[in-house]
Amino acid sequence: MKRIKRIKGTQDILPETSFKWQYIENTVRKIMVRYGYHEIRTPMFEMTELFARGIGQLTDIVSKEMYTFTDRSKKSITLRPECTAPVMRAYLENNLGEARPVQKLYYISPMFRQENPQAGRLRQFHQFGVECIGPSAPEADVETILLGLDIYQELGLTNFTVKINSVGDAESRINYKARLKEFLEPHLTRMCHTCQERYDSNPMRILDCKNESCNSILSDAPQIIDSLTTDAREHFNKVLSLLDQNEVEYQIDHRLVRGLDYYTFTAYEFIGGGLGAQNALGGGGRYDLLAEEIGSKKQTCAVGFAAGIERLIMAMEEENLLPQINSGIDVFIATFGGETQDAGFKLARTLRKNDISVHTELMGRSLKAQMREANRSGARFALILGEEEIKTGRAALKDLLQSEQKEIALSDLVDEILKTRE
RNA sequence: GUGGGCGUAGCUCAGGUGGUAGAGCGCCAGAUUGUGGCUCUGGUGGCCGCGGGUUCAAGUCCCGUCGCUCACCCCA
Repeated sequence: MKRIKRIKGTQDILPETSFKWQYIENTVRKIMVRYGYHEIRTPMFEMTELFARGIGQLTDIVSKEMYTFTDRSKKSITLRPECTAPVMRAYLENNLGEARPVQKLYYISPMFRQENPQAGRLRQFHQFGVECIGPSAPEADVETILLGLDIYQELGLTNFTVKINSVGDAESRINYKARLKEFLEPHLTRMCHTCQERYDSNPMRILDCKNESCNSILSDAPQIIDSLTTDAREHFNKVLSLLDQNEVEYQIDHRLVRGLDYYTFTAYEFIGGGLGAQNALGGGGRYDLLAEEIGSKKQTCAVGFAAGIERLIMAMEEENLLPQINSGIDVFIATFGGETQDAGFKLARTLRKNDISVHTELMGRSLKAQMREANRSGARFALILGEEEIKTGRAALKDLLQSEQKEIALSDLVDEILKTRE
């Protein structure tokens, strides 16, 4: 029989790695609380239509990367490729906007995209992200950026930059698309295939192209900043001004348009160093049009970002910022089988009820092997419990760190172990 | 979807020109008959990804296939 293997692009997160994940997740939650964000958990799958309409039919995600299947009732279901549309759906469905005008929500959860895996790209990957729903003010945009920066800083990351741009409101974009197309038209024959198609379907995405010949043409292309309406211009200026006031270093990137259809006004990315070809740690922006795309009657302003945890781990590994696993074991109880084993087993339970972490022998091995196991488990102490010890109520407690051993009354054990915690 | 690289012990990897497998680490045991880490000694462990072909003989050559990995498109 052939061994069954995991699905391409998925990962088993083993104990020494899950420890690192916990460290990151704890830090993320801590900073979220500081900024007044609350966790929201939405289902792992949604109606396909949510993403088709919310993210945009022409985006790469929807057109070729979604895990879509038909369930037994013939509904088209999709494993979520991102979480902004689901959060907005939940916000609308639960009338959170009626409860209060500002909802600040965050999530930490797996996403799914059927792409060919490579460094920093998986089919099941994990993101943390925030959605600030309600406010149209540029302060909200900046707050999300600062929040992201604080998480990276708290984790000790230094090798990264912030890129920012404005893609304007609907009117700005109509203006800009016209100017861009006018500029590109004479060069069209020299551009790559996809860009020629984008010229009609979604010209702003051409700015994303990394093809060399397209690139050289684009260096002289008009910039969207010059096509912004007064509102959009003012919004962007205020965002930049707030970033300056808060001493955030950033780069304006006129070619930053981002892949998803729902962005308006501010678009930004956190770019990491030393990550290989996939160097975006996270990205986000404002998306005032999304709510209406998925069926809301009134406009709902919102801004947020999503950040990849696998890429964050890669970046942190690069800078050696991740903690080593700490077993947290206080004591290993070594016994000699038979009655001593039963007594040790019961003692373990008593200690555990007293908030002490205990490891016991489950293989019936020799004392020597048990001591080796105790050492390997990372336990601070080993308690050696034989027949004599059970009779006298006193046992040998060995401090594995100091390599010192003393005899101790079993009744004093809890206090003795807790003492070393301080 | 496309292209490159790689599949040999639990892990990392050696194995000119074909002669049916090795190291380091790990694991187990002993030196120390009730004491870990260090040291020494010994041991366990492999349909050499899978299928076919060439050959007296294939880990090695040829064909196919699957898997992993990096990259392109794009994204986290």
